[in-house]
Amino acid sequence: MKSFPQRQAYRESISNVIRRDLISGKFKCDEPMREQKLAARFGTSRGPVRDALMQLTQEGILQYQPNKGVRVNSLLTDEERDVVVAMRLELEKYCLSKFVPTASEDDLKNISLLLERLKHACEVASLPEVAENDLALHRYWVAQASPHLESTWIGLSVRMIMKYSRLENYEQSIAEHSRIVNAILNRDVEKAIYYLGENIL
Amino acid sequence: MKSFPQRQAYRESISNVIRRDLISGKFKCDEPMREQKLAARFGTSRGPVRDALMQLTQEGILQYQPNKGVRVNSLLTDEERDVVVAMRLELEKYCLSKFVPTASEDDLKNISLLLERLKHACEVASLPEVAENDLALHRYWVAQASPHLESTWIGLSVRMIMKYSRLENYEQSIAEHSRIVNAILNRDVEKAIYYLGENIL
DNA sequence: TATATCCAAATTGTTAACAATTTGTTTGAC
DNA sequence: GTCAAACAAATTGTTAACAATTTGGATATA
Repeated sequence: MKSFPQRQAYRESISNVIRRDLISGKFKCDEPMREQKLAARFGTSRGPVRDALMQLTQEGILQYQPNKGVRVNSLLTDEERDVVVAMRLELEKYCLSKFVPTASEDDLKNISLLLERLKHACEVASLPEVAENDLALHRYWVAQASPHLESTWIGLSVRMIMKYSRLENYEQSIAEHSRIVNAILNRDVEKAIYYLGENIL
Repeated sequence: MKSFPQRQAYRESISNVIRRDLISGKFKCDEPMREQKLAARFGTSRGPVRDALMQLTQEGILQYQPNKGVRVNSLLTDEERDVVVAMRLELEKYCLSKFVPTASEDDLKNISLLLERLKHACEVASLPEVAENDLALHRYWVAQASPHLESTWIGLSVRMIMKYSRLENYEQSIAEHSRIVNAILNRDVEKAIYYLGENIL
């Protein structure tokens, strides 16, 4: 018996890594993503890489042109970002209202843990890590409250962060998320949603 | 010289056909989508089919499990649908406000044409065709106003329609869309958005 | 009968080879 | 030198074969 037989989907792990690179700006805008190079980097063939690229395309981060491959998509306009913010807020407000009253003790523990990780990332001041942990925290209640809408949420959130990131103010990020998490721990939906609104903008 | 050299992406046309089938309910909920069968149906190998399935998964219509393939995803809950409706409305309101003032004469012609097609579909009372033309009309102004958000829009719209379709009332659908299009032709953003709000719910 | 184990069939995951397209460069004519 | 055509290289698109996993059923055992 293998210790970890779950040959978990390559596509997921690959797209996660690429997404992180994109968020932290390792690729220039309009830069083409070459399948061969990525395949070599991840030690696989082009197939899984194509899967990952397609997924990111669907999320809106990359842009696909037939026979020309995928490139880094241009950023949202300011107006588009506003729309995306509103949509994401709508989505997460619903998720919180669903999650807070029904969260198990384990859920609360996990939330606290994710908050700690975010704090740590802020302390070492590593922007890509801050972004990743920020998303991971929010993602938790989205996934718990509505797996149906998780993939929609990812697309919105990543593009929102890429356009303009308020994450550089680390103390503020810690403060904002601490408030949200505290409200959740106290099962106070109203407050949680209120602080969420101050965080997502 | 070939008449149509543009070997247009298989994945798109395949996923379009499958999406239509899903909307018109040709697959039962939870039913697994077999790659081999679909490949045979479309006369290709499994590769492009996998691409199409993955795309629909990302749109939220299908659900993927590693090593088990994709199945028809369960429908949104009533609450989730409400959230999706709100998000879609937010998105389309922005698109209309952007599109109406800047639409070219060709745009207006195309809109009118799409409305005629929708009317025709309603007259012959073919539900899948009504759905397709309904989406095509809305999609037009979304694509014109914000290509960035087109893929987000598709995911929201398709799942909203699948959950509960108001499309069965054909006269009403014609009336609603006629009002919207008329407002657009008159460059009346306010009215267009108002009627949109009556249509998307 | 109920349960567990093993085997075979079906299905998905991955890879490498090949086909088609695009892109860049060289060549040649003017 | 400039432009265009032809060629070569790089890249994407597709396919079929193989590997790994899951699934269902047959068999054996208590």
